[in-house]
Amino acid sequence: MEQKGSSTGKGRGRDKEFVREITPQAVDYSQWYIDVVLKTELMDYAPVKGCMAIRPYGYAIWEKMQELLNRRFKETGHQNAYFPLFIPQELLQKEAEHVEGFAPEVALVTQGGGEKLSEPLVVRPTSEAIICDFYSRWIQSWRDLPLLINQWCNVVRWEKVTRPFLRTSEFLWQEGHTCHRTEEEAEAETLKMLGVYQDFLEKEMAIPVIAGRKSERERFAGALRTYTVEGLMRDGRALQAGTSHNLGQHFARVFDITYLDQDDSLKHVWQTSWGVSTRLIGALIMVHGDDRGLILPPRIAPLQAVMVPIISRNARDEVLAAARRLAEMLQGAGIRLKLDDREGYTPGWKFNEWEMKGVPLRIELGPRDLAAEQVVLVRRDSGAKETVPWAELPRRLPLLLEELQEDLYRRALEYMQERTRSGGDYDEFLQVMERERGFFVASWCGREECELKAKEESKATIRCIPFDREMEQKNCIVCGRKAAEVVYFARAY
RNA sequence: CGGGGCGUAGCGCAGUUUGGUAGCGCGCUUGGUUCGGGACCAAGAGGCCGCGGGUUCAAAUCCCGCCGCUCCGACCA
Repeated sequence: MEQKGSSTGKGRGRDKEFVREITPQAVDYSQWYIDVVLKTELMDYAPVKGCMAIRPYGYAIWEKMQELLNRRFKETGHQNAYFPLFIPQELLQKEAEHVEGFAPEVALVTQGGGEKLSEPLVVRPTSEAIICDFYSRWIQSWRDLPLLINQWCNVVRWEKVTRPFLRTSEFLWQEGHTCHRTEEEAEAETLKMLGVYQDFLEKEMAIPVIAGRKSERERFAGALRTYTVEGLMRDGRALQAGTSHNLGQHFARVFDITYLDQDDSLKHVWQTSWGVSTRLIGALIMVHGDDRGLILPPRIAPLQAVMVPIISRNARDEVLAAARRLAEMLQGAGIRLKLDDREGYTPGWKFNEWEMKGVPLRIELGPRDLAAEQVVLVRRDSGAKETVPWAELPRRLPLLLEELQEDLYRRALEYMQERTRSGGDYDEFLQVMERERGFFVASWCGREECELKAKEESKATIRCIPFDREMEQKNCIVCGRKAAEVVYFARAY
């Protein structure tokens, strides 16, 4: 791990206790992750396996994501709507490949009101089926197109192995479902929304991603083509951060979604669907976090700064009054700032608490600062301190937050680049996947046989076929035949 | 679904080998002194010992069954 154990970081004895609270990444990355989500109060386990409560601090992050994504969805012409939780089983079964893909993990309701239902209801694992059923009635004319709708909802997938945020039986997400007149328009929409995800991830979440197409094997059940953005976590494993599907006319045909075109002929629509989920909270944790806990990028952080007053017997009221005045002023200037004026906790305790929770900036105000009309600013990511006069704060704070945001992105990008190998033969590929992991860029013949062989022997899968990467080698890394594509391999969550 | 680990106070654990009616640290409550990197003192509150059955005068402890969590492997956002 790049981040050193906190016990060696600053040479303070107290850090030992800290290590006991959150398992260091280098000791056990999975345990570190669990410790972080529980101790920072992002979630709590539910009595039902694979389910969880998203606690206020975690939900605040989700709300921030929703806000920033909604803005983008609306800018690209989409409207929000809501569709039902229950899907008649018969509807889900219409698209053969779709049902095959999802049947193993659906929850089925067979009873209601104390009586056996005449037809079982599926709890939506995704909403293509129910939405297509509506769309077949809503769309009549070419004038009804394009239809651009998104919904925010929960979905249920009966997963065998679960992990908070990354893979839960129930999760929150958004799913966009659009209909278009032409294949080209649908393809353009699919790629546009993938671009929206990439932009959101990189600009707001400070998470660099590789964008590309999924291999045939990894394609969404029922889709023509699936596109993806893939991030790299700090343990070298990849995470599918968002997907965008060109559904072609597969669903339109079985659900009979047709429109009368200008040339007086009846045509099937071309569809897309795309989604991101609360899994992104997991990505946020794993891309930026360190041994002390979360590090939240300022644009997505529910709290961008926390002000800790340091009071002493003789300067108590004065310090608190100045802190309140400053806090109000900065909140008024649009900074998401909390004044932590709780009594009974020492400043050191508060420092550690907010560091663990990943608040990007800390503002200290004590008797010495009061006299000099200044504060001490401390960055969560680097620990760097600076003193800033009160009058400068409204200017300095936004700048510093922006710098921090950029630094987090740059740090994550550098990590991803360092952990992206290209070239090398199959043996080297196997070794990399066994040891340091990360991305391995290689040429591939395009045959599923090789994809499966690589997976079996390395546990790595083809994460995506990137849009903008030149093929460096002429032959498939697995079989040595003439290569058709360049692909990113990685072990994935 | 296969393999390992763990279920005792909110959290972390001891107690289980050898049965005798539950303890420690942190946290929590109240009062006081403190406050520039996890403060201190005092007094308190808090337990179906995962669930069900069995053995026994007596079970956290022994036996049988089940459930849950977690980690590692095959599927998914």
